[in-house]
Amino acid sequence: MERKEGMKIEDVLGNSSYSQYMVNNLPLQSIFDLSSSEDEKIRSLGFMDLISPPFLEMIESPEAEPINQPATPNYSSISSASSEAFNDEPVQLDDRDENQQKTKKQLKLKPKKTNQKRQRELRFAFMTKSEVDHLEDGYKWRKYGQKAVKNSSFPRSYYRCTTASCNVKKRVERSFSDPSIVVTTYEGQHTHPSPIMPRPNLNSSHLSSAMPAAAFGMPMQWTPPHYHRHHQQPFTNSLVPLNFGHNIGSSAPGPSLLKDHGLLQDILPSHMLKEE
DNA sequence: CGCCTTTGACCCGCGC
DNA sequence: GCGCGGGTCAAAGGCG
Repeated sequence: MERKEGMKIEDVLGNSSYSQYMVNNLPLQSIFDLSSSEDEKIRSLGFMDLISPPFLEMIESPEAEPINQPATPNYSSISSASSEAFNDEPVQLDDRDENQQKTKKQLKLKPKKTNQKRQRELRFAFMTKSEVDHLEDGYKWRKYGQKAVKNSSFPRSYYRCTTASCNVKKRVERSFSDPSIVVTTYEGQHTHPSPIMPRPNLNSSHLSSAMPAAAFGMPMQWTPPHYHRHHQQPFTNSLVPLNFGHNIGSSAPGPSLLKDHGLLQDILPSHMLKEE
């Protein structure tokens, strides 16, 4: 009852308005905070198909402690990702982001909200062991705000994609329980290719499958110089998604993980699975 | 000069 | 209704 097998990001952060999960030793299905409705599920999978699985990976240094997880073995890769809410339906656009922005712009001209339910854009978070807050991910971001977070001594930073037609946002904050962990939450989808992303055919076919993730704005295998400058160690050299399941499973005695493979198959695009 | 960060103010939703 | 917390705006300043 006390502690679940998995650790929600909110556990790490100390708070959160949505549920995201670390894939520490938790069943993979928890990664996706799917609603119970099949519809949601389908949409989620569709999304996965679009952007490639949001599998992010965090590499801890060997001596690093497992995140907030006493039972966690000393594996060095922890990932977390979760998607939530898809704005498939125009009716359910995120009125927090879209509407709010507009209403803000127009000031109090529209105190009345539409009766549409508030819904966030699709978003997911992942954790990265990093010394720098703002991880390079191939996109250009402009910081537009920073707020202190309750229950955390670390502020949360808000970034927006600088591309005009793209209103992808991301939030960056440090883990409340482990300051060495940076939790990045992406919201929305990029409507454009990465402006500074190298060609997909960098050096292996792996990358091609990683590109969709990049298109979504997630950090990935590609590591700009900054990474090394700042002692970041966000990703492995192998393709992220698969380590996600396998690494964890292989090194974590946690009984729950190994069983997740089945779900992985649901989550991972077929080409991903083939890679292994 | 243009772009970015900083930062205080403001707005909104939610719980009490 | 009020206060709190989260999210955003926008002016000001910094930097290349």
